[in-house]
Amino acid sequence: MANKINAKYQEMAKISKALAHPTRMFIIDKLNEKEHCVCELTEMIGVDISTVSKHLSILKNAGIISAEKRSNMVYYNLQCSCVLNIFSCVLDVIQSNIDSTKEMIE
Amino acid sequence: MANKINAKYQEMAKISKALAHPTRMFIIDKLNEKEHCVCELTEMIGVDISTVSKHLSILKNAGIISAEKRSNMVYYNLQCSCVLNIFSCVLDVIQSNIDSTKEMIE
DNA sequence: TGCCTATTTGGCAAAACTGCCAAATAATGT
DNA sequence: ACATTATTTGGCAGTTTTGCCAAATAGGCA
Repeated sequence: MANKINAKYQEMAKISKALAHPTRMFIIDKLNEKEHCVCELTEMIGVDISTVSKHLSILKNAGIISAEKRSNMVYYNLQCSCVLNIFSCVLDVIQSNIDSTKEMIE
Repeated sequence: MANKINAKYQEMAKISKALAHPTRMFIIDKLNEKEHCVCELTEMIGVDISTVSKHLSILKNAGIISAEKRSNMVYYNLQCSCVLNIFSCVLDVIQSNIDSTKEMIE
């Protein structure tokens, strides 16, 4: 075990890994507007409900979203608005990439 | 193909995926201080140089870092400081998770 | 040219991730 | 208790990621 990467980076990668899927990015974007149950998200996304449930559990596990059971439905919310900052920072990086590409062409 | 997730989320996930590894998070943190060649990073990380090279190519491919060849070494730099914002946002999420856990215990 | 150092690439096996189906669990209403 | 609806869990096959080794590539220097 020669690897010297410490717990800090492990933890950071865990958060990033939780975001590293288009469906999960979509879910975060939707939960930003308002809470949603698994059913609603499944309808929007168009994959099997079990798949959506698993994506939600990954996000919950990373501490990014929280679940609240009401009646027989489970409503999900962003746990902390700070995730949205990551969201917009990622968009900044994408914009910066577009700018770099433009520069190269010109 | 019932999946309705669009290109925007694909692109965002791509960036996040590039960050989703402890070694790559470490590399970004180091490149923030100053540029480094593959050799130096390999020394710091403690894995095979080919592994480090592949991590670097993943980050480069995502437009997060840039490479400059000087003599027979390749020096890597952050392509855009905006990645650092993601970095600190991720740390915020971690801190928020810690706070939530604390609250739960009390 | 030949040698040395730095880096990248190809290939492979092990591990992790993804998405489906089926089954289990939970709450509600009959 | 039974049926219905919402959600989670287990399992499985297909795909992707990871990290090592070995080989290829590239630059500097004798």
